[in-house]
Amino acid sequence: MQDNINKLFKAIADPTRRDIFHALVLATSALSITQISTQFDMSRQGVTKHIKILNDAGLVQMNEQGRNRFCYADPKPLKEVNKWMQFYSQFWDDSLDKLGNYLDTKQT
Amino acid sequence: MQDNINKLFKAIADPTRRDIFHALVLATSALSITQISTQFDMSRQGVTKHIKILNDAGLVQMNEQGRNRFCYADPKPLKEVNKWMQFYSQFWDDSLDKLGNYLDTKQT
DNA sequence: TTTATATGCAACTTTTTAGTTGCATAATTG
DNA sequence: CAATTATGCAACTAAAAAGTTGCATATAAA
Repeated sequence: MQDNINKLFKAIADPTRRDIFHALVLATSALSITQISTQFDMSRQGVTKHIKILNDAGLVQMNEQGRNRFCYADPKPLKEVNKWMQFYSQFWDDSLDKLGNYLDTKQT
Repeated sequence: MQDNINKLFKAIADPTRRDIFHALVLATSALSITQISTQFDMSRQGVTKHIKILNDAGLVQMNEQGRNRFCYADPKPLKEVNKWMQFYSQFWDDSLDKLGNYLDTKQT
């Protein structure tokens, strides 16, 4: 689905989710939901919801072991965001002067 | 403010706003709000609200001329998003095997 | 000057999002 | 087995977001 890119953008739009994702990227081992929760000033269920959204976007993967669900980050989907940005990067690479000229041509 | 990055992520989280931004990047001249509105199946005020959010994020700039407000895209703030992603790119560059090994070390 | 156009502002509705609490259940540990 | 732990599910609240309509106003065109 082309809807995936939407889930991805939504997932990283929230600062708490970016923090959770970052914590998982930095973690030296996969972390259970409870372990993650202790790092955030929020209820476990609140964290669980964020993780579900990250998981739906493909940014967090799970590994069920008994009563634990170990989570780890998977940054690969971010490639899509990167791809989206690449088109626009040609414009921010312009010098300010060049951008100025470009805009001058736009204003009638 | 470090809050700017938040506005930026929020701004690009909405598909309509990404469309508006894209249309402005592609436009050969700055476009008035009414001109932009005609391209979207939405009221002018709806579009205005999106443009305000894009403007707050720095992605759209204005140029008032009489009763018109000509809008044009400014992709430069996206550099910040790019910077945010750069850290994670080291992981998606890993081959699947390498990622696999990395994850193995994570799982008890 | 009259009319038409481009816009802003305010109030409102609907939907989504972020977060909570409470309870049930399955897996572990003592 | 009894107690503890990790979790999911459901219901709920509060706030933010997306979008609407109506009206006022300033500019431009006839």
